[in-house]
Amino acid sequence: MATDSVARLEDTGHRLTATRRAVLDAIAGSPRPFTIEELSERLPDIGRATVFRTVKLLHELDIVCRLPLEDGGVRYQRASGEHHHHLICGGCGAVAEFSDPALDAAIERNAAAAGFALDAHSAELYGRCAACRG
Amino acid sequence: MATDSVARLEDTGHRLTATRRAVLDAIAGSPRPFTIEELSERLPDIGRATVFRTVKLLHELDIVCRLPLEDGGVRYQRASGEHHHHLICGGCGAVAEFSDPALDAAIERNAAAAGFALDAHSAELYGRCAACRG
DNA sequence: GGCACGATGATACCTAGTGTCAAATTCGCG
DNA sequence: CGCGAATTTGACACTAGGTATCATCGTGCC
Repeated sequence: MATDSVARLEDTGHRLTATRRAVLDAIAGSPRPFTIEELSERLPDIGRATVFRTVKLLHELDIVCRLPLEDGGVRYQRASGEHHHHLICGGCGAVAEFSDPALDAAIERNAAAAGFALDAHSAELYGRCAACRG
Repeated sequence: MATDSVARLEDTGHRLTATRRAVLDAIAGSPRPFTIEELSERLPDIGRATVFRTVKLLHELDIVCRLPLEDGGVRYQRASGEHHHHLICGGCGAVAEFSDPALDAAIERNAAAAGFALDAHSAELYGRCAACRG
């Protein structure tokens, strides 16, 4: 599990410690997007600060992605690796990913029109998934 | 200044207090997006909790809008009222607004394709404004 | 195996924001 | 105008989420 994550850690000059392995396993075993607090509870032998540091590192390496929620909170999820956007269900918390060249093109176009050199963008959609619409 | 904001406050059953007027004036006098902390410093006679409460209220009334920054921080800005998205300059902090039916259409289309009923969405673009690209 | 350096845990701290509650203000009404 | 109910305020304590410090520990390399 997560052999590519392990490789990415090593390739970027980071050490593969038992702690990081445990965090990766816990993330791999997360069926739903998780908060740091939840992850930390599942890893009682690992310090809270380390869990924060590790997830931050994994985020920098694109191994996890950050989900900004509608209420200002944040959850994390294993990253698929590809550039994508999120559809977040306010009912069950499920997250669907999608990518759409037309959407990215619209974003690029608007940045160019305003004279901006684009570094990054985020687009999050909030709603109710098919199962949660009664 | 901000007569429409005053009207919106009153129309929604909120009281127009000296404190709220002072906060509105401080916001109107902000040339750049501001943090609550900055606003609070400019209003030393107003309690910090009140500044938070007031900005939250103004946000609910669409008098100010929230700018999620790339680093996770948040700033606020007078709202233009229209639905729009933001271009945020990482150099000088300037914010440009734009709206684009094509972008919104792409968002709707993707939500529909995934079976989501859309409640809200956010799209923030991060980059460098024309002046900051040297 | 031994060493240098990165990683860890404990802890203290920080920033952004909220809950509480008594005191002060506003606004509608007479 | 003046009064009273209801809203708002400020001070304060507190929370959640996250970071800095630093001595100790574990990895990876030779």
